[in-house]
Amino acid sequence: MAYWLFKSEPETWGWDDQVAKGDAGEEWDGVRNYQARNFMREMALGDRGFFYHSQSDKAVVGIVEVCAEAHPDSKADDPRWECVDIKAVRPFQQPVTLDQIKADTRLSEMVLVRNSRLSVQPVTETEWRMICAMGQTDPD
DNA sequence: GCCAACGTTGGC
DNA sequence: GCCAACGTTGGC
Repeated sequence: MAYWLFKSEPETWGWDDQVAKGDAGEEWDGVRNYQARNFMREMALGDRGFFYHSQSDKAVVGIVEVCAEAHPDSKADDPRWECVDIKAVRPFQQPVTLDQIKADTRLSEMVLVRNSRLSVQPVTETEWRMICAMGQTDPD
């Protein structure tokens, strides 16, 4: 199983919106960046991801699961844009902020730190476990 | 609100 | 195919 990170502005689409969709999940639509799209193409059913709030929050706030593999983005007028569906699994007991992540040198290689603008990114298993621990949240 | 980083577009 | 111009994102 692979691990990922999904970034969203909470004012546009936040964790609460994601939770409201329940197990049916929701398309992770709106990605118009090839790198991010390509990562979504690599995702498999059951892969896990962090749900990250950018801008005002700048924190990992929950865990999501891929519940549909890449398919055309229903909101795009161009079929080259694809996306997966994700559903909320559980919230973080304690959100893990970008400051905390940056403060830990073991996480300095994270894409979140190195390329802050990429909205969909891979996370290593080590990073996954470390951040779950920081958030006092079950990683599985 | 500013600006750095980055991606995309379009003229040549 | 290069590169300048421009737009967007997101941290500060």
